[in-house]
Amino acid sequence: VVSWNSLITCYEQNGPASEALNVFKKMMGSGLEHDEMTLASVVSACASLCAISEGREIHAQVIKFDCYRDDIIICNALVDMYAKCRRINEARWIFDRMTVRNVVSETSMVSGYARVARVQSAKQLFSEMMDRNIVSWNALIAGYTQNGDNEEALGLFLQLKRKSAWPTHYTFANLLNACANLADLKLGRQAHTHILKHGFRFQHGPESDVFVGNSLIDMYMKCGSVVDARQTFGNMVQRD
RNA sequence: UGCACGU
Repeated sequence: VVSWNSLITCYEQNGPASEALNVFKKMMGSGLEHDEMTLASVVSACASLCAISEGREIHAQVIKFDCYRDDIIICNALVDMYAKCRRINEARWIFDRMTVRNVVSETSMVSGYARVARVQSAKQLFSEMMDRNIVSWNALIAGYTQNGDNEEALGLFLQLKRKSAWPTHYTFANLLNACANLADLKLGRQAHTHILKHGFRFQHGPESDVFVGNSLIDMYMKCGSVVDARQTFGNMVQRD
């Protein structure tokens, strides 16, 4: 079971996620029992594929084996799946009925609300959260930029800094995205300087620099500065 | 061996 689970998780995280579902079907065909780790990964695969009907089948299994009903990770995965498939009301239904919730459940709901343009609901949920980590902040900031509230997104970033939550490359990509949408070159340059000051704090491997670099290029292009974009491109250690 | 955020 551990080998199957590892394989499913690997496909779910590195793609193609559809292969995670295929492996799961094979696993079931081989007469093995799934455990809570299998289901959490498979539900997460359904979420990235928006495979709502497959997801519902797994949901039915979870209800059938009711030992999984109180597994917070499985419930979180289900909430996230419905939220990603824009079934925010179904996500909320599970969320409301969970015996224990944590920052992951709440963050899934925040980004789910943002996805269907219910920014107010996202904001309210965020403000009621018991604890917020950097991922929750990132989710709400992304929600604002996705819905065109770029000033709000920038404001949140400033708040985040005051709260001394440490930004990640997701945070910076969102920040640059807001600058790009505003097409404000001066602001974008400020953001760039700010990011360079934090540069040495990246702890997520060399990958993160590619993400931030791409966002910088995108931002400069949208702000109309090909020169800055080219220079950033030239300075990047890695490109994709 | 399992869940949440950006281009």
